[in-house]
Amino acid sequence: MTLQSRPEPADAASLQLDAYLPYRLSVASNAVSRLIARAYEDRFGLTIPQWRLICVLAEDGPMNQSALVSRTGMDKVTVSRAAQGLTRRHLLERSENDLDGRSHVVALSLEGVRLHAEIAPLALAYEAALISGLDPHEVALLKRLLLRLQGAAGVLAGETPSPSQALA
Amino acid sequence: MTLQSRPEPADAASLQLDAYLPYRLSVASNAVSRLIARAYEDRFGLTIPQWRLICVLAEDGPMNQSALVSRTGMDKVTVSRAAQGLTRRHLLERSENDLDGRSHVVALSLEGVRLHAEIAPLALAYEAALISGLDPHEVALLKRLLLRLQGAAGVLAGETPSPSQALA
DNA sequence: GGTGGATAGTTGCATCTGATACTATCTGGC
DNA sequence: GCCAGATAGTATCAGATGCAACTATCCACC
Repeated sequence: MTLQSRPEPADAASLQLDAYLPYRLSVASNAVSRLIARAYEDRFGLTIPQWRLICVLAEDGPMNQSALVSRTGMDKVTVSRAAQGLTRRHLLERSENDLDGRSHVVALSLEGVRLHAEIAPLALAYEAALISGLDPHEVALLKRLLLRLQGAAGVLAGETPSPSQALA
Repeated sequence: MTLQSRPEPADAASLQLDAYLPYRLSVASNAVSRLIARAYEDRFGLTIPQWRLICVLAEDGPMNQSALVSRTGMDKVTVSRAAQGLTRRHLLERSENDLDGRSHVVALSLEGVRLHAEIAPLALAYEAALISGLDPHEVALLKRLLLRLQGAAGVLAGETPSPSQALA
């Protein structure tokens, strides 16, 4: 029980970590990310950012790094390092010469395409295993809610230094 | 599963990063965590692990570090460092003498209790801002689904090296 | 046609994180 | 009692991360 004889204030009492959404979100995400990251790392030597680049390039075709940044939401440093690692392994090809001398167009190499085709079913299998037993309806709602949360966090971080305005 | 059966695999085509649950989960969690972490860091000089320890100790009263580990799911190293930092700031008190000489009982100091009471409303305000506009029903479902995902990830990580068994 | 400011990308640095190894202590079987 | 193994916690090291500073290039405007 509590050390202090005095009970907690009502405000504090209504905060229960287990029911606190940011906590639940972080713990669930860490568990899933750790699982996925280990799978990609162990089997293919890929980091999560590297795998994301492969996915986006396989989906949308070649683009430069800043496009990858806005597409994935990752930091430009993260994208840069992931692209370097993939280029070193010849999974990416970078055409340096361009109509813009600053940017390089990044594209999957043939080997990169092959790797993506090999990993994609595994990725889908992991997702299927994670949501097995869930109503597809619920999964769709989950994804929608996650998008909402992400948007709300962005608004709160970018526009209001404190949540008081959003609460008003 | 069909790995290389087709040159242009339908499997790979059906993997869209934006609709991939682990991706959505990670992006949403990172956005929310960054928001919350910055708030605690800027205003109170607390890290997320430190804040979690404060919450748990305020909720459940004194305990030793291994209890904090199992309660929060964080690494024991993370807990150790968070406790050290909080002890240095006199927000925690550690009674070294115990019936078990290895463990120290960790408890919130009075100042720690005060800080918790001060931060808790802010934490709740952030949560309220994040879920504003959402049906409470949906929020409850979201938390339940997050728990399910966390559990499924734990099972997949701890018991099955590949998701194939869970798919069977 | 040169100059200021914006943009693409890299590097450096400081921090966080987690795995491993280590010390200290406890527990159970002999 | 004593030793093997388990447990609590800390220290050490490697890797990931993100911010800030930097270089190089492009664009707009005078």
